[in-house]
Order: sequence, then structure tokens, then C-alpha cells
Amino acid sequence: MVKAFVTSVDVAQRAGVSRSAVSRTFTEGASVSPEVRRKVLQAAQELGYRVNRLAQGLNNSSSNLVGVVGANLSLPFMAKQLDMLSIGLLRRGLQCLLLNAADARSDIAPLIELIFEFRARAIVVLSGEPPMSIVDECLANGVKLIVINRQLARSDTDIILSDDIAGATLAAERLKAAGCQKVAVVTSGSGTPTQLRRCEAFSDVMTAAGTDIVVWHDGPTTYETGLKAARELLSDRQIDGAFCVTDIMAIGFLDGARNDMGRRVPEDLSVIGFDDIPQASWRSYELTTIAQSFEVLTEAVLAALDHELGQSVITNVPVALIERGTVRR
Amino acid sequence: MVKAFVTSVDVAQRAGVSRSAVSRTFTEGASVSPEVRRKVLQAAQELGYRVNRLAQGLNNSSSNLVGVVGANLSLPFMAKQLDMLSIGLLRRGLQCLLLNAADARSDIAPLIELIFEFRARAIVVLSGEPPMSIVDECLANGVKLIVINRQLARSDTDIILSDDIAGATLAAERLKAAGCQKVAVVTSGSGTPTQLRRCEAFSDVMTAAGTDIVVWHDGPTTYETGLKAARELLSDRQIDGAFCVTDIMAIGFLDGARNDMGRRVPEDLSVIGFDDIPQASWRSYELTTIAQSFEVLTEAVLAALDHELGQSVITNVPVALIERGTVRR
DNA sequence: CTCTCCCTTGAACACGTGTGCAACATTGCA
DNA sequence: TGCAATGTTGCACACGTGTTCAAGGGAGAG
Repeated sequence: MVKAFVTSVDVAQRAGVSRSAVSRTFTEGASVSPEVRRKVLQAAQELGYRVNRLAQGLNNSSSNLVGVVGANLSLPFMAKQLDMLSIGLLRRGLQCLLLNAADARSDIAPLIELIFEFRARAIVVLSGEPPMSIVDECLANGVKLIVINRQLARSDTDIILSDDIAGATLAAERLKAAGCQKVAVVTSGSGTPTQLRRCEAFSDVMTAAGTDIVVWHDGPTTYETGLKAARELLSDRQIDGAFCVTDIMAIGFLDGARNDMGRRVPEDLSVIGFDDIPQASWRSYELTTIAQSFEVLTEAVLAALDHELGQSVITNVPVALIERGTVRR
Repeated sequence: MVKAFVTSVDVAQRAGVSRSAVSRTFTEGASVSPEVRRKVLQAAQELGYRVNRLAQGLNNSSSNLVGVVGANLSLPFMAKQLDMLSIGLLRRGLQCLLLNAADARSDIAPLIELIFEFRARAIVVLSGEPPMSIVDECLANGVKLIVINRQLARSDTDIILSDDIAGATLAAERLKAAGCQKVAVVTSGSGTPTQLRRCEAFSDVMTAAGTDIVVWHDGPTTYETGLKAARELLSDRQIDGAFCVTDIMAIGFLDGARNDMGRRVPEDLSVIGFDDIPQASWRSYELTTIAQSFEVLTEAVLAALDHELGQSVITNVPVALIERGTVRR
């Protein structure tokens, strides 16, 4: 350590006032005379003073940090979510403590522990399942817990869910309207609640309509998984429709169907995805998909930050069918 | 605030020892008897004690935080970079304070200010140009500054650069070998140092070889920009090669060339990109590109964290040509 | 038994801030 | 002039740690 940071004591000394005056100058709505304020600001400027947020946080036993737990940040859906969230937090004067769980199936408990240790104001879980015990600890310690698209059977936590069931139903109806006779459902082997819900809701509608369905699940939620699904499924030439529970897999599936399995889309095969990631609109795909508004989702998280502690607000992010070119009209 | 967190005083009381003993139990290499340690650990367990990292940081006037400044996190290149970096930091026992600059051209000074206020151990700049004054402040306050792919003419800062010049040269040689007669260079209008270097180095090689080149630049670094470039450039039917300084633009360019401008790739037109983002290997693109190893880049950043303060280490991340299918053989 | 040495323990301080409280200065009004 | 009311200022405390320092205690050697 070469030299310590400038403290409020230094500033006070230079300005010839008490340390309290310095603190008050930088505190919104505190009572300071214009004269003192001017002197303090000048001294602070000259010395290069910055508030020590650690001390600040220690003092009011809470920081402005918000812990964000995510995984697979390079997947488009997660990246987009994190991008918008981190901007929104910053705009609200909050800072984003990013904890990357690396693997979607890894245990996030130690990461949440870390967030506690920093006395963060809130925890946002984008990936993984928080252990139940955490919920109580959050409540006891005044930390807001916000859970996105996770299965968490608690009535005292903010939960934000994209409307998977409505979305999957929209997808099913659309494929039925396209006249599909035998339909594949493609999902990963990770078994996240979101994917399970989509899968199940879709299957329900289809079986109710008497349409043949075949469910395929394996591997992580990636492009390669979609590709693999196409190669394995499409040897069955009867399959003329597919619902991929995630755009990233849908895109892989499309590529496999066209390039490896010689299908024309949408003439021979209709494909529909979920999420509306940026790549879905790329010219090579023009993927018909179920969109969930990233704006609405982000706003919901930010709004949840202001909710009462222990209040349970379940926000459903609305979905909409985006017609592009991968389903027969 | 419903209730305060458990403190070391509470634990000490319960265990019937002094607070020092508690602190020592949780400090690596401190001297505690096995008996006391056991009692402390048990009490801590029962009460749910966690260290307060704010107090900890205040005490040793430095936190384990590392400030990361980025922008456009949803672009694949940035997302991948952030993903690997945040994992690496966590593995080393450091926490990632993510500051999203939103726009690549926006001023990052206030964000860096924030990092200072948190007494972070280091600042990693992935996007934007830090003001010169920051460099001195970092030095004065013992904060490590690590700059990635930025133009920063300082000899006392860690700078990590992908080898843009070598990469651009590789690209140029490859297009020459493909027999291209008139070549376009596609870059964004943002004028980031990396893009400028690639653009310039490529142009140098090509003009030296006497090959016709036309430089196009406009808009942000996005898919849409690449698309637009193709539409505007390819009315000129003489153009038979293109170097896009970023994969994301190369992919847009490819889509525009094939779908809007009726070009066959690589028969009529050779396209080469830079970065080797995940999408470049997707079956619909199979983009020939210049790869920079994300692993090497990340390792370089992590290694830089251990360097002496004020030491200048310029790391060149090596590049390699990845042959796929968009350049004629 | 005495002395030395080593290990363990608790008290006290420092880290930098926000704020309650009491003292003080100033103004307005009667 | 006297008094109340208002606005400003400094002192002192609390926030929760890690660490220095001196003291205590036990063991081993002479």
C-alpha cells in the first residue's frame, strides 16, 4: 500500500471545518451553510476526495450492492438479461455484484453466502435454485430476494416468471394451425423449471388435440444440443413440426434440419422457438418464436426492489407470438 | 431494517470467549487453540454468523472487489469475455463489481469513480477509454489498472492487446491467396482503437500488394451494420472479397450478401471476420475468421492482477486463422 | 525449584463514515 | 431590549472488523 485514500478528515482539515461538515456537504438534505459547503467542495476537489462506500455501508449496515447470480453468461438470452439488468441497476444508483455460477447446475449457495457477506441490499437469481434456508435468512436480515424463472414454492418472495404456459400454448396452437401431424418437442437435459413448464404445457395442448408428439431431451441448453436433436429426430420423416423450448436450441435444430437432414423449412417442417433472442431475427433463420419482453422483465426486477420485505409479488411477463418464416402459413 | 446481522460479538458471547478469538478463528494462519476454535465454530454455526466484508474492507482499506467496466454485454464477444473473466475472478477469491457503460461511446469516468469509492483492488476496462487522470489516481491509491484492447499511451499500466495487426495481416494474405481483386473493409463508425488498427493493418498489406480496396464504416458494431454494409457495397459487382473487422458484422454482411444481394459465398465473394465468436461456427455461416483465444485473454487479465503496481506489462494475445467455408480455397 | 521459551488470550486501537444531541449564532417579532 | 424560533456547527458515538501488545500459563531444561 503506497498511500491511503483521502478521507473526510483530510478534507475537513484543509477546509478548516469539522468533519461533520464534510459529511453533511455530501449528504443529500443535510444542513450546511453555503459558505461552508463551498469551502468543503473546493478542498475535496483539490485533494481528490471520494466517499468510502465500505465505511458508508458499514455505518448504515447495508450497501448499495445488489448481488446477481447467473450462469452461462455467453448464451444470448442470459447475456441480454444481464445487460439490461445491470444498466437498470446503475440508473437507480445501485451497483451490481456479479456472481457467475459457471454451470447452470452448480450449487449457488456459496455465491449467495458471498452476497450476504457484502451486506447487499438484494439478491437477484437468474440461474440455479436457491436453497430454501436462504429465503428465511434473507427475510431475517432484511435482504430482498428476487427470483427469475425459478421454481420456488414460497409465498413470501418476489418471483418473476415468463408466462411459459401461455407461450407454450401459443406455440402449440400455431403448429396445429399449420397443420402439423407429428410434432417433436426439443428440450435440454438440464430440466430447469422453465423448460419443464414449457414442455409440459405444450404436450398437454397437443395430446388434448390428438396430435402425435415425441419428446426429446438431452445435453445442455446450447446450439449444439439443437443440432444433435435434429440429427437424431429427423430420421423419422413423419415429423413435420418442432417446438424447441429455447431459441438457441431452435437455431441449432434449424441448422441441423436444413443442412444435415435435408429438410425445407417451413415447407417440410415447421419450427418454433422461445425467447426471441437477437439471433432469431437474423436473415439466415427468421425464426418464428415466442417473445418475452426483456424490457418488461427488467422493469419487473427493478420494481421488485422497492417492494416491502416478505411481500410476495408474482409477476408474469407476458408473451407474444412473433411470426417470422419458420412455420407454414 | 428488521434485525441486524449476527456479529462477531454475538458469537464471542455465545462461545464464552473474546471477540479476538472469533476473528482469529476465521483468519488463516492465526493462533487459536483447537478447543477455542471448536467452540467458536459451533457458536457461529448456530447463530448463522457471516463476516461483514464491508467492515473487513474498511479495516484493511481494500476490498476483494474488482471493478469491471464493459458495454454492450449482449454482443457475443463481450458476453464471452465477461463470462470467462467473472468465473476466473471468483475462482481467485475476488468479486466482480460490474459497471455497464451501456453505450460503447459513453463516458466511463463516473463508473471508474464508483469503483474507487468501493476501494476495489483493481479496475478492468473492457470498453471505453479511461481518462488519463485516472491512471495516476490508480497508481497513487494502489489500485491496479488493467486495460483490454484499448488505446492507452502509458508505460506504467497493464495493457492487454489482441494482436490486431498480425490478425489483419493474416486476413489480408488469405484473401490475396484466394485471388481477390477488389476487396472491401467493413468497420463500424465507432472508431474503437481495435477496429482502427485492424482496418489500417489490412489496408496497408492490400495497398502494398496493389489490390483495390474500399473502406466502409458506419453505425455501431452490430449485425445490422454488417447487413447494411453488404447492401450498400455489393451493388459494385467487382467486389469479390471482404474483411469485416468483427465477426458480428461479418455475419450480418454474409446474410446481406447471400439473401439480399444474391451473392454466392465463397464462389462469388470471400468473407473473413475477426474474433471467432460462437456464432461464427454455426452451420449457416461457417465463417472463416481470425480467432483470439478467450482463454489466453482471460488468463492474461488474471495474471496481471498479481503484477507489481506501476509495472507495465503489455500482453499480446496471439491470433490464428480459422479456416471454415467463407473464403475460396 | 527456577528460568526461559513458546503458545494462547483478551484489551485496545484504527479503519472512515452518518447522525443525535447540545451548544451556539442569527434573525424576527413584540 | 428581551425572547422565541430557526439555522448551523462540533463533539461523540456506533457500525464490525483485524491486529498489535502485553500479560498469562504451561512445559521443558538446567
